[in-house]
Amino acid sequence: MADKWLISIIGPTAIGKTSLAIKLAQHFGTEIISADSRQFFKEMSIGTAVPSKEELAAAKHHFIQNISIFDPYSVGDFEREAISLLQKLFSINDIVIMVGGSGLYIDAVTKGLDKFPEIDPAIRTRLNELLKVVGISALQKQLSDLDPEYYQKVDIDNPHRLIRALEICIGAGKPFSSFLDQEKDPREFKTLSLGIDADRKIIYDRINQRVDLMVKAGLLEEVKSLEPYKSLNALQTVGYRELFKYFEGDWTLDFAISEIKKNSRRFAKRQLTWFKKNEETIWVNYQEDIKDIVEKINQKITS
RNA sequence: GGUGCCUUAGCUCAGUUGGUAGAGCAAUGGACUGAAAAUCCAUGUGUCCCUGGUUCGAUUCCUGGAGGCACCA
Repeated sequence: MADKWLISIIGPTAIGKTSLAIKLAQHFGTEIISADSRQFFKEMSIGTAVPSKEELAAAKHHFIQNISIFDPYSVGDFEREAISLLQKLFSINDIVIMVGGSGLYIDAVTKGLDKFPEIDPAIRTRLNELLKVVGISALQKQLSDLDPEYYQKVDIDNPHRLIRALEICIGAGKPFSSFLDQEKDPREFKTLSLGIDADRKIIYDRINQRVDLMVKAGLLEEVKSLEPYKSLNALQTVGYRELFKYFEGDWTLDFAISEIKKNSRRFAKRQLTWFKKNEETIWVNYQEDIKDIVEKINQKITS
């Protein structure tokens, strides 16, 4: 039986991942798994640059606008669902394409996360309350008591990470670090990571242009319609938060748009930092010919 | 054409009683195990417009020039 390969297309936002993924899916006659933590939501489309109708028709996509902003959803859910889907896809294809800008979500599928118990969401709510009322030092103190090992390693000024570790400690009755670095479920496929890159200047120009296009395409109307739900996690998203500030009257429209551009640039920078960690990634230029890319892939999967 | 003011980091500007300089924003580097387009950490990048002069030493003072702004003609 031939090896099964999951080919991940990664890279900064607006670099052209969607388009390359479709070309490759067509070339290999296969389907696409999206690993984009914001394109899951059916209520969001313009601001998340979801693939167009034509693009969706050109290749079968999974995990695009498949859930609602009201659904609780985590990277763990994504890992389980994606792995289960991959089993089906690999029963009829030797190659599957995964594409997305969310590094953690890509790694969850390719490398696997450690297993954690389900935690009562009330614990997180309480910890957030504690943070608000007492301050971060309360979280730091609690974590140093409950999981001194992780406390040594963790970024102790980062409230999200303190709260995540604490909710596990409290909910599971065991230190967060005791769940880390366990044997992960083996993957029954090989992985190839294909990164798209360009000069920083080009990436930034593409981002700026794309934001202008989003505004022309009706981003304001989309965001306005979601304003009642602006506190939902799914809406803590570049392109939405800034326009909520505009609708609240805190910012002018021009300022909000320039903030969207800036925050997108910073996001792209963070994506690159994450993706550059993987030394196995094959990097290609954003303008590279599809034939050359296919050749690089074939070279890798037949060697 | 005349007079006055200005020219310092990518931008807006501060400053050096003469010892080659610093804020904000922008930017750059990094971390990341169920909030990840989230969250957090670190970092000053410079022909101080050009040219002569005075001086041990000029971004700073003086001469001349260039560009900008304002007012007067």
